[in-house]
Amino acid sequence: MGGPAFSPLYQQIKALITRSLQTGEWKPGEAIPSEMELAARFKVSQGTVRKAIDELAAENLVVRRQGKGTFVATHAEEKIQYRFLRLVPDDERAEGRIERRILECRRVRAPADIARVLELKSGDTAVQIRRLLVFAGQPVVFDDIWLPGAAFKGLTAERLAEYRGPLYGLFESEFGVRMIRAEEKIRSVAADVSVAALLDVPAGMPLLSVERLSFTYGDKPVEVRRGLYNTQAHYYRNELS
Amino acid sequence: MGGPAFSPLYQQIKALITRSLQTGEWKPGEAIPSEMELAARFKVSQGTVRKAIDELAAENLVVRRQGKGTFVATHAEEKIQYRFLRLVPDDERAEGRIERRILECRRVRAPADIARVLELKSGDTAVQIRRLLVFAGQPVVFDDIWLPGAAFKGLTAERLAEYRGPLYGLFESEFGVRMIRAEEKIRSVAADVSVAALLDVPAGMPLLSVERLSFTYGDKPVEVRRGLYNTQAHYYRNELS
DNA sequence: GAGTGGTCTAGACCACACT
DNA sequence: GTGTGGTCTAGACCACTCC
Repeated sequence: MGGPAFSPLYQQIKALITRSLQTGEWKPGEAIPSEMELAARFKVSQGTVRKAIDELAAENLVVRRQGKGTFVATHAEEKIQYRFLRLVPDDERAEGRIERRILECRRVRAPADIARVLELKSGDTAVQIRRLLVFAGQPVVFDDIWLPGAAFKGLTAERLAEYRGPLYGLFESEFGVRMIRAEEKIRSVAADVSVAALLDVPAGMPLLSVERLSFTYGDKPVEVRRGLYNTQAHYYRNELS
Repeated sequence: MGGPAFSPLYQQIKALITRSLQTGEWKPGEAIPSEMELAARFKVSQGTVRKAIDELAAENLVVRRQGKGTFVATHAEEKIQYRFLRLVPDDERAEGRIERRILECRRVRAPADIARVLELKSGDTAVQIRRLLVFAGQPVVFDDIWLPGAAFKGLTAERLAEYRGPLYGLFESEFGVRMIRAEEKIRSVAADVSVAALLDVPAGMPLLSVERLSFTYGDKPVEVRRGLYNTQAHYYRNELS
């Protein structure tokens, strides 16, 4: 091993694997080396590698598939699409496809509050995206999204409109930014006139305000997303344990 | 082992330990036998017991403490109080104690919708509790709580008023009902006149509606809780991963 | 020092997927 | 069959808590 070390071996291995994920040695969707190979590379037993990977799997950084291998998690997979979207239709049969409508995509000086949480220097540029999520023809979510401009050069409304699937899939494949985890602050607010028009509801209608801060490797914040959800026919689902 | 078995050994061990938790062989807050003892009892290796306990710890059914033992999780502990309450003050310094005000506690025929989700027979009695949670003098949460009457005989407003600490602590110590996990459906709604008065807000104010269904061992539903949260100075916090 | 959970190893065998 | 992850074992040693 050789590195300085005051933590359990498997935690060091986990950190090494995480680093390889971060640097892109293995790309999203690809298989990482087998447990035996990694054990040989790091000169530890297979059991130690296994425990490291167990934790990475628990954190959704990798996905194990028996008989096939261990794969780098991705937001682009059909099955786990919209991993972070907790909105569920009341009528569960009405699953339906989600349509995305880009309203705006522009590069601007980051406002102070955005700059602070994204850890930008004052004057740095940010990308602002406004969009609607439309379920079965009804606009249900209005999102106001902020990204650091430096990491998302070349992101335009056209690119967004072309892309099929969740934004996080695009961020991952086109900009190499993988969203790992997020924190949400949820409140109840009244729709103002402009949002009411976009969501096709009366002004003053109670909406769910979902302010999300998303992080990539190393707990680096890379997205602020302010969502307003119409919860007349959908609800935000949460599990407590 | 001897028992019928088509699942991994450690899953069977986990089920056996869960059963002992359920029957009350070890009470909340107490230590369960050491890994070595359990391994001897079940005639498996310590590693297998360890893996079973690992999962129980991940599900918050037990808590491991190095050098001391493994303990049955409890809602009554000071440190983890209000484990299921996700409401956080905007001003993090204003942590403060939470005051509970019982408004009502009565036994009634379970309404059809409650009976259905609690899996009661039509005509079975239910306990209904209405209460406020007061943060720093301000009422912030109104809860309308429903419990199956059979499991909560002797639950009165007086007992509730006397008890210090979270309801789930009382349910656990007085009625032997441990809440293991819960599902919440969250929406944004307008305050009606009566709730507005209780929460000291104008009628029509947007409130967070949190409908919780709580489960005990064996995924048995044992509580419906309809909460209305004033999110002017607090927010509902969630972690996505 | 004795007892507990936590780490690490090495080896055996099982379940599953591809070919 | 070969290779992958998944299970199970047995034993050694470490870290922490309490006496």
